[in-house]
Amino acid sequence: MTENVPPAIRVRFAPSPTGYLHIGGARTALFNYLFARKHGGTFVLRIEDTDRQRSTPQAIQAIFDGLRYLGLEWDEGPEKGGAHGPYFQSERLPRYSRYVERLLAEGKAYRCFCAKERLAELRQRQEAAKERLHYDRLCLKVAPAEAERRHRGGEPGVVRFKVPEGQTVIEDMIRGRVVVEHRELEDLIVQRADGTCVYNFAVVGDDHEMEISHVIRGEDHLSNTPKQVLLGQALGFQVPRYAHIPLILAHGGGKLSKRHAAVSVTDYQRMGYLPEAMINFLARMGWSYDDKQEIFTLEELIEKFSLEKVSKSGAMYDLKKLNHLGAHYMRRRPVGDLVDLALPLLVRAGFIASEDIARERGRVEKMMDLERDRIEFMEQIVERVRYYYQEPSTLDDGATKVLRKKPDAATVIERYAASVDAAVPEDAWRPGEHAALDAHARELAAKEGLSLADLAQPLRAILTGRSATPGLFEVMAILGKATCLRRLARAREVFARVGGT
RNA sequence: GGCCCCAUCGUCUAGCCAGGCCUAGGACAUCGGGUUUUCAUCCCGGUAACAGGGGUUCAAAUCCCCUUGGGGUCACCA
Repeated sequence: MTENVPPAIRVRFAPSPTGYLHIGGARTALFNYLFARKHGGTFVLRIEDTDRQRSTPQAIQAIFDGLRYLGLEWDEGPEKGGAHGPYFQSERLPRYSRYVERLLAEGKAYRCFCAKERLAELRQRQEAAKERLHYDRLCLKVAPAEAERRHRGGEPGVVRFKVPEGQTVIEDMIRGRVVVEHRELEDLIVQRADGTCVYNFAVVGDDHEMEISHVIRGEDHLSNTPKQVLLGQALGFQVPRYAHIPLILAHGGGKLSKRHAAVSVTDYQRMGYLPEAMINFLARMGWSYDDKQEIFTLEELIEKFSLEKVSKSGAMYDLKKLNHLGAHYMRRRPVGDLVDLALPLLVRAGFIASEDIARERGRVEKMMDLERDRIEFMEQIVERVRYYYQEPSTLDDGATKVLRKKPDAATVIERYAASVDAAVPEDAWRPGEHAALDAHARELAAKEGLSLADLAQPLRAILTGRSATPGLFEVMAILGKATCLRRLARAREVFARVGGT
């Protein structure tokens, strides 16, 4: 019976820590995560830091932070451990020399002593002759014993894999059958002159030793795949199944880079995009479920994800869609969560002193309640609530227009100020308590023969400096009686300044 | 340039594998309208696509070929 037990599903996300966690990388991580969770498998994180020049600790940290922000916790990997460590490729490198030895001993690889200059020259020649850019196998002529002797004698050289004749067929889970003729491949270097192994070799070893069952990665790796399959076969490894997901393209087409938009997950985290919005957005780039559902929680994605539904063509990055999702989830989160997210930003903006956080919480919650369906990511909250903390020193265009347009708005406001002061008691100005303000304004407008808009719009302009805010009376209730009356008392000045009457 | 991958509204896509149910569906964006103290939400409606050409078939968005277009990749980088 035991032979019927299907092999465990193990996938990995294997970023190289150069720079930041790219949005495309995050999506690759998501697809791996989803696939693992869906099938009860294991999601492994492996850091491919073999490029010592370009790898940085900050970049490694950015990967951890980015994945955690998105909620894609790995089952095995750095800071987590597991039975297949170490999870930094740099720490794994030494263990591959025995594989190199094996290839050498079996005649599947050979030492190459060609100088870089010769290689460059060769390449130039081939380019000029419009030939395939391939190593010419000069060192294949060196007898193995002779090569060993020279190697032991200290002559610098690399080890090349001898690509056999024939073709390799990849049954890609997304792309279907991909056939590559071996003559298109050159004898790739597997071990450098300094004794370290090259990426294409290291992955094969790592994936094998980590018992990776499915390799889900970007399409840019598709051309690496035949090399890795060949290497794996030469070593007698069980080769994993492959799934190459389409790339994310920049808006006008072409590779997405920092020129086009923020491409680092860290940036989006900083801007305060809700992770569930990010996840939903990422998932829908290149994957779809049916013709009905666009909104998915992580849990639903786990349930509904499948590689067959990943599309083959590249997806263009569309910030507007992200923003739409951002706004969508903003309306769904418990307001308390939103307050937690907003508070630090308000402190940083200087609106709230850090020691006042606890005291201000209730008021911020009311603001958040009003603003939540007007923002797409949390950083936008700062500008939206500025007028609660700072007297509006300038008016936006809309507000200016309102004040200029209404002929006797200034006197209306003065009458309103006196009236509201007398008619609406202090305790009807608390956050959330705006019914009395509302009723009073309607009454006054009726008495003056004005529409509510005639009264409310100039009021809003004076009170907030804006022509667009949440419901005026809700806003006023949060602002408080004293602040409102103070701002209204200066209405004349403001009118004079903008040229209204 | 060689090789590989891809091709439905502006964008993400459903439909294609198992050809008729497609006068091609949804979402974002956009444009109108409604609700509203403004904005946003919400609701209603509109514009908008099978890249082109050949086949196969009674029938093709769906299958095949070519062209065109786009992307990727060709390192002692990962």
